[in-house]
Amino acid sequence: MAALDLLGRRGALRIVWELREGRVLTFRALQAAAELPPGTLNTRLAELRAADIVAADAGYRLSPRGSDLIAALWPLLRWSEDWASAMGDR
Amino acid sequence: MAALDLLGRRGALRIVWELREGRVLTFRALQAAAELPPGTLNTRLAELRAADIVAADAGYRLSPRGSDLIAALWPLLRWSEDWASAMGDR
DNA sequence: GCTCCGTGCTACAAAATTTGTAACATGGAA
DNA sequence: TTCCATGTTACAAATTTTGTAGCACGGAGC
Repeated sequence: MAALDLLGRRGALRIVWELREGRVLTFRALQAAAELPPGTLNTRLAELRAADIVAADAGYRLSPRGSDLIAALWPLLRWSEDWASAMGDR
Repeated sequence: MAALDLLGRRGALRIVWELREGRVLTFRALQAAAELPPGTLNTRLAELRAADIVAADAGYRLSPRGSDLIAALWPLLRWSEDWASAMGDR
């Protein structure tokens, strides 16, 4: 489960999420969107780039493999919406 | 994305994974399976129980909502297998 | 009764990670 | 050359995690 280990690090899923649907963000825009300090963002981006999930090319964007990841995340995101509304009801 | 924040904490996804398919594990068995020290496991279990993902009932098991989560995780797990074999090829 | 296990869980100091803020260096535009 | 936005690094403080040890409880067997 090496991939889950990587994605379980602080901010990793959030970064991928912010780059969904072909979005291209600068380092600073990504920092603001993902609410991460630059040190953590930089560490995480290095890991995600080494894992071929994120590509740096005139800003940061998802690699093809990263796009596959987003697709695989949709059910989880839908679950988390259900979870949020269920938790809100209490 | 409060749910993703919770699931992004160290060991959280791993704990859910170890409880897949109706498995019921003791605290110590879960500790060994998820490879977590007791302090971290305890913190994480408290969070997962508060989130109604894990239930403590003669051992630890997934709640119904936790089972939904596992179902939503399958595409991600399949992606991570693909990722692992692709990464191994380099 | 008492002892022996296995249980969930806590204590605590050391190690690792994250945070927040500041700044650096580079490159393009004005 | 001045300005501005970029990616990135520095560094100390705060937080989290780790590893190990042990506690308190409950049941089984004697």
